[in-house]
Amino acid sequence: MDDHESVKEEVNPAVMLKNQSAEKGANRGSWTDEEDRKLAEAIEIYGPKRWKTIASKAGLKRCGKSCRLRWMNYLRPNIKRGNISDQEEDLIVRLHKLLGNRWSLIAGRLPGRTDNEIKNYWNSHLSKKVHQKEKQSKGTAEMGCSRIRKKRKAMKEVKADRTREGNSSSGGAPGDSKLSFDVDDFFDFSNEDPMTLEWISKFTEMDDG
DNA sequence: AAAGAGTCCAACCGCGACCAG
DNA sequence: CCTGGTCGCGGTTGGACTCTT
Repeated sequence: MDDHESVKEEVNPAVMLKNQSAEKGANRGSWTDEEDRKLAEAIEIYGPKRWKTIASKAGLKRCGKSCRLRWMNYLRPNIKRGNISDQEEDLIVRLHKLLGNRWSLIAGRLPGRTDNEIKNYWNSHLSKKVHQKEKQSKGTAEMGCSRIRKKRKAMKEVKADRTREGNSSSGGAPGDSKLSFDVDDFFDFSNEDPMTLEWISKFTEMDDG
């Protein structure tokens, strides 16, 4: 299974044909090595932002969105691909319990992994596993966990606050509100030692029953 | 060996948020 | 404040690959 990544590197001529036929000359479908190279070169010069500019400067017939996706999921340095370890798998399951389908947040806790990869891995492997497990342990009473509840409540309130106020503070600069709350920071466990992380384990284990 | 079913993953799509002018 | 451009996210799709019959 892991080997077919390398097989996929070769671009199927049929795919190429399809690519070229779509949307007024815009390339779609699988990326070629040539396109990858051009994109990487452009990003080296302009940095990983202004994707529309990058797309045109690189001479790629791709939209900025597509370039960004390719970079984020494939070309970015330090990307780990395939072979998700048991530890990583366990972490994904736990984080998914806490965060739901917040793939980018989950990916942020797994260095080198992309949200797309985790989402795919979840959909193809873990969701089934978890469903089976849940079926087995059905009937587990809901138990309290003050810390996670507090966190969830805080998130809810902030979200409600935001929608209520809209963009009332001109510019809406981050951090200038009374409730300077950053979801990403909120779930940033990177500075917590393993002991502190125990609350996640305990919480998720409680759910397992 | 061939056909059909199932699996996996790269890429696309639509939407909402953000931001500069 | 409004508007258009851009970005990022999550859901979905298409097709290559693998397994089963």
